[in-house]
Amino acid sequence: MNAQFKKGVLELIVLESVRQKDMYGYELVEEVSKVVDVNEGTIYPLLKRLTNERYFETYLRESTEGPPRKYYHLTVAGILYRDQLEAEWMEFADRVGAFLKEQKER
Amino acid sequence: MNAQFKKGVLELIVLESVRQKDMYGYELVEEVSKVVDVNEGTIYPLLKRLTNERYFETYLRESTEGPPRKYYHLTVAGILYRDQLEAEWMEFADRVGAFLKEQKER
DNA sequence: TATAGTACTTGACATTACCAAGTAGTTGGT
DNA sequence: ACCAACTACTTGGTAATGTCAAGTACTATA
Repeated sequence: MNAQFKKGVLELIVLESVRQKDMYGYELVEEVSKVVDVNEGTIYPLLKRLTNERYFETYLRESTEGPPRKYYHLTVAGILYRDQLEAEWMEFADRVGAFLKEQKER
Repeated sequence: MNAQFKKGVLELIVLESVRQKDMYGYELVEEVSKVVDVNEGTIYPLLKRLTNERYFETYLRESTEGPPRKYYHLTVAGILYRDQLEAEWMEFADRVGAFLKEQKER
């Protein structure tokens, strides 16, 4: 898969995943991987960035299956940002799709 | 518009534009701008890169409206690459779209 | 106690888009 | 003849984000 396509979109996928329910990093890697290939070294820095930007709050919970998990919870600002990002993505994808379709019809 | 979304997609838009007919850089900037915001400093280096990779061949033609224009023509390799890139984009956009839709239905 | 699976972190790197500035040819008005 | 505006291309520095690789550490299980 073209690695460049992911730029910016991973952020939306992560935000949308966490919107459904609080998740921890490792879980997110697996969840996001169902949609697009991604590895830990991409997700963890992204989570840190989104947390620094106050779109996520975090808390720790112990696990019976390994070390404690850091859970991410979407803030109000995060919800707004997610909504905006989704709208932008939709518009962008639509525009590109329409362009490709239009060219094809020539 | 989220600048990150464009990564990789501009390449597809440029390839697809030139597939229709040979075009010169300045013309492409205007053509691509109809689909997504973009400026010269993005398009010209992209054209150079795609030419280095043998997806484009170039030739010069004089213009009555300014300096000579460097036209870009898609090579056979360019056509194949374009086809592949389009397929990858379609798949990617579909996957993301399906994910967002699925989440929404929960 | 060794191994596998879970969980997170970090640093060096690659790619690609943006911004700004510069060079240069052509046309049209004064 | 000169200047402004438009056409056309180039380049250098920067920003943003994803990849790779390696490392740390906890838990369960054979």
